[in-house]
Amino acid sequence: MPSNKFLNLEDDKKQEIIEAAKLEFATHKYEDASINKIIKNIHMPRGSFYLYFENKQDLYLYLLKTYIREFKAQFIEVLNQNKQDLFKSLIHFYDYIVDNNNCGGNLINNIFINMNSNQVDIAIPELVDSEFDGSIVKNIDLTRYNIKEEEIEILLSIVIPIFFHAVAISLEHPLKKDDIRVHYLKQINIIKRGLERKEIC
Amino acid sequence: MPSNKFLNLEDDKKQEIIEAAKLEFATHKYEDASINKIIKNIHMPRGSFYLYFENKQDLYLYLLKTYIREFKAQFIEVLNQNKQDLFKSLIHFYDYIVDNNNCGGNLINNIFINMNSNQVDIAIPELVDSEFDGSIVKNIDLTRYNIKEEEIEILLSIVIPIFFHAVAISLEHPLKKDDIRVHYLKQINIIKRGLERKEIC
DNA sequence: ATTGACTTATGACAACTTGTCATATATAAT
DNA sequence: ATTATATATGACAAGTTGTCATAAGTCAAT
Repeated sequence: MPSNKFLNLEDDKKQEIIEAAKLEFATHKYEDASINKIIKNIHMPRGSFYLYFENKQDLYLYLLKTYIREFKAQFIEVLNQNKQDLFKSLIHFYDYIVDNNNCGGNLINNIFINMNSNQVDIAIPELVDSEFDGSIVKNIDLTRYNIKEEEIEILLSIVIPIFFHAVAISLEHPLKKDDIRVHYLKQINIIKRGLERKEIC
Repeated sequence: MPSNKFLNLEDDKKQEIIEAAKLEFATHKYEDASINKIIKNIHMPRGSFYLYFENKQDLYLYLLKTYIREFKAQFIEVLNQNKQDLFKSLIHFYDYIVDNNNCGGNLINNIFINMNSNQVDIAIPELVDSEFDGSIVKNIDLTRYNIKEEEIEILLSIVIPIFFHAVAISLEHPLKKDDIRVHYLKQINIIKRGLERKEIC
């Protein structure tokens, strides 16, 4: 977590740091992103960086959380455009994200590609549990599907990583875009449909 | 991919390198693992390393693939112990892996925790497509569930990352082991059951 | 206004890291 | 034996990170 010394900074200064960090993480994958380059770009003294953040991971997770909050707001909007139908929204939102980020070297691309188990575990609760800026759960019409309210968090923990992964590899391999989309639709459909044998009436 | 110069090495030498690499990756997360330490441990000249591998990622993916092959063999065994029932096997295999790797600092732990979208995309085909050493698909009884043969690859691309993730965070947070298991069982159950409303007969 | 206690800022530094490349050595082929 | 080819080596340049002694502010109390 960034220190209060960072959070209490003037907004201008804070924003400058965030923008420099975004740029570095947008143009390099996590491993190759360099604190050095960030601080040199904006002539921030080395010591100041470590006064504000513990290390690269700390800075990265701060950006990740910020990004996930924006992302959540967008998804809630899509849910409402689709009459709170989760599965329909998952497909529309996928198309929206992929179509609007088809240029290389953007933050969202790297965020999804870098995302490992730990980061998924940070992103999902930020998306699902937090009611700050609205709740995804409350914007899903539960009556459409055979699902209890207490199961919705489980369902989201299944479909969100699938969504992240599909977006990530679609942005990473634009040439395979169409195949990846088909695969994603099939995944969503299997989850919707389920696999247990139904009795024939 | 490791060069032929590596692959053609005497088995002893090769094994020494692999063991040193395993140790480093088992005790450090990917980012912090150091080629330097690996080569110093076994007195391998720096130049030799770069003769054999392109970089750290190249070495890591080689270990990952090797590991995934072992893992696949084990899973096929579990499938056969459970009458080729995929969902039953997913739970039994989860328990087997978690119970047998409860000590900190092992390779499997870090492999699953480090795994990002790119690595998932390397691991899944290695597990699902390759028929080397047996095929997972052919060891699943498709008649048990309402699934067509061409869908099984999609289904595996859903459940395997869920499995990986559950194992990863269970090994990372042993204290939350029980909760994570419950969550995993619920995820598997939702996928099995599906969400579409069934007509009442 | 001066003192002193405390907080925040700074950049030189040590201790690492990686990938390269000129040079040395081994192996095979004529 | 000589040449050609493949493999091995380690010093090096160029980069990285986190720390810490020192400097510079802030601000209440005398």
